[in-house]
Parts: sequence; structure tokens; C-alpha cells
Amino acid sequence: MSGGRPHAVSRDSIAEAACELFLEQGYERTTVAHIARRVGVSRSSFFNYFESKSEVFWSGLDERIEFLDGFLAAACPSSRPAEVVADAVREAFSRFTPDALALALVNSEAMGVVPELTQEMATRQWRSAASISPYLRRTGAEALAAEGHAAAYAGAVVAALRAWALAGAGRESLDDLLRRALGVLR
Amino acid sequence: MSGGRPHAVSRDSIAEAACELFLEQGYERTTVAHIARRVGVSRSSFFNYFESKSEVFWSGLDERIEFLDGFLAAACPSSRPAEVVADAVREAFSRFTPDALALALVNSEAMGVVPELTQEMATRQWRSAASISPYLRRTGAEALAAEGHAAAYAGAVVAALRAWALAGAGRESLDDLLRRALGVLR
DNA sequence: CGCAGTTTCTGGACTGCGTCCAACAATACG
DNA sequence: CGTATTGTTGGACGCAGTCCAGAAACTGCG
Repeated sequence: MSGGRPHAVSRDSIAEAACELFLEQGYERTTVAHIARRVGVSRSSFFNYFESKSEVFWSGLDERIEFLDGFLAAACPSSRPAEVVADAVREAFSRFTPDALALALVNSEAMGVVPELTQEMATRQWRSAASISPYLRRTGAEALAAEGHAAAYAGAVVAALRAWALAGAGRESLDDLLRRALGVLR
Repeated sequence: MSGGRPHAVSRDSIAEAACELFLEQGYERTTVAHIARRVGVSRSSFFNYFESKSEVFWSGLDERIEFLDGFLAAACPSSRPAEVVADAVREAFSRFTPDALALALVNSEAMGVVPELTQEMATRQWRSAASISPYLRRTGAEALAAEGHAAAYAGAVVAALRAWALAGAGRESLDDLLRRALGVLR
């Protein structure tokens, strides 16, 4: 059951090598082949670890969003939906650790990843909203209202995340920023 | 000054042919070469009219968002920012006509364009928020609050747009939907 | 030790998007 | 008719992402 050829490298080591190259020569000019060669593995193998070049940045965040989605799907409708959502978000991000994404947010210009980053970040914000909106609907909100409010929460989360990364992940508490960003939507 | 070879086809005719093909065989299975051949032009020429395959859907909306951006950039800070934003949005979308995007929203499953559409729509929502947020900041709002509220407005706009397209563009007034979606964010 | 089963690695072929460019075609103007 | 301008064309190119068959590394068993 537990046999098979062992992994030659780890996801993390690939992500690390990729970030090095992005910093050295920029995102666009770095090919998947470059990354693979630097970490000592074939191009094919890169795609065994990551679905795409850009996914290097997003594993950590996607995991947290998936957690949020499951959490809210299982949550009971409350008369105070704002608090449930805020708690869910803070719970989901309580174990978010600085990773490639934080590095990319800080060095976005040096890496030349601004367009890539906004595009992908927008997608994650959308996905967060898509997790929040159904919960709001279950509390009785109307469709347009649910989507608008969900977008607000998702936007607040992303704003907090950016502020946190830009302040130098760890120097400021992500939980505090989330609380502030969500609290301001009263 | 006004000489030169005339255009062989129009942007609209290309978009039309593209939508036909997307409906017939799906977005993924339709190549740029297909579209070009159908409309009787070379693949190279397609890229003279559109920057990318997906841009076929987005010209109209992008134009409206750009208008919104300019409008808000020129707007004076008000003590009632919500109303200014709402007016700007309604003004920007007052001339939005049903186009390839509305068709794609309605037939998203048939076209197999759901992932593409969510990704790109998320990017537009982000861009709308990025146009609104600076205005809110100029009215004195704090950074996190401005981003959260801007995300809410942008989300409401996109929700209204989707609802409008799905109801069969024209059967319901976009302006009404926008007013409702924005009004609910009190 | 040899063998079967399992998992990963690898190289190569392939499709399709998007870019670039030099040559060519169609128009306006003088 | 020449010239400037603008659009079209085909071809070559680089790269992302997919697919696959075969080799490699490990486990457990006879």
C-alpha cells in the first residue's frame, strides 16, 4: 500500500526556487523549464506538483478559502449573520502562514507580477464571496443583497490580507486587520 | 491623413462569428483560427481586432468601466459618497447594450465558458472596485473601509449585471436592478 | 534474491495562444 | 502615376499546459 517511488523534491522547494527566479529575472521571463531545472527536476514533474505556473503563489490561500467554504456551508443560519461570517473568516485565516504569496505581494513590481497578481487575487476574492453569499441567502437575505454584502466581506478580507502582507507579514496581526476590516462594514 | 486600406470586416462581425462557434462547439474547442476562418480573415487579423480570444466578450463592459473610472476620478468629494457612486454607476451603465457578454452569461453552460467567465468577471469587478475606492478615500474614508465599501458597490454592480443578463437583457431594466442592488447596501 | 505491484519521474510529441515581422494589397492625396 | 498610409497575410517563434509510454525507485512477498 505504501510503496512507490519517493518524491524527488517537495512542493515548498519548488515554490522557493520559483520565487528566487521571479525575483532575479521577473515572472514573465521565467519559464516553467527554468524553475524545474533550478530545482533539479524535469519540466513534466513541475506539473505533478503544481497545476500551473501561477499556482505557486496560491496554494496556501486557496486552502484557507476552501476551509471557509466548508465552514460556512455547515454553519447554521443566525440572526446575526455578520458575526458568523466574521468568525468564520477569522477562524479560516487563523492558520494562514506567510508564503510565496506574501513575498509576491511585497515584491510585486520587482517580480513584474502586478497584472498576474490582480487577476488571480480578483478570482480568489470572487471565490470567497461565492462562499459567503449562499450562507447569507440561507439567513433570508434577498439575492442581490446577499451578493452585494458577500462582495463586501470578501473585499474586506482581501484588503486586510494585502495590508498585512505589505506591512511585512507578521509585523502586524492578521487577525486584528481582519477584525478591523470586517468591523468597518457596519 | 485618412487614407489607407479599409478594414475587411468589423469588430462586431468577428464577435458574432465567435459567439456562433462558441454556441456550436464550445469555447475551449473553438480556436482563434476557427473564428478567423469563419469570418473570412486571417488568424493574424483577428489579433488586430481583439487582444485575445476572451476579449471578444469584454469590450462593451470594459468601456463602461473605463467611463466609470474617469467619471469618479473627476467627481468632487461629497458628504454623501454612496449617492455619488450610485449615480456614477447608473450613468456609466445607462448606455450599456446587450452584446456578446450577455449572450455568454445566458448560455454559459452550453458554451462551456463558466470558468473563463467567472475569472474574467472577477477581474472586472476588481477593476470597478479599484475605480470606486480612490473616490471614497478622497471623501475621507480610511483605507480598509474604502476598499471594503468599494468591493461592496462593485459586487452589487456585477450582481445586477448578471441578474439583468440572465433575465434576458431588456426584459428587466438594468437601471432598476442597479438601483436596487446599490440601494440595499445601506 | 527475484518478482509483482505501486508510485513517481522523464523525455518527447502535440495543441493552441499570443507575439513579431517582413512582404503585400488597397485606399487617399497630390 | 507616384507616394504615404493603413490593413492584411503567412510564417516563424516561444511558452503554457496536456498526454503518454517507458524507465526508475521503492515496498512487500514468496
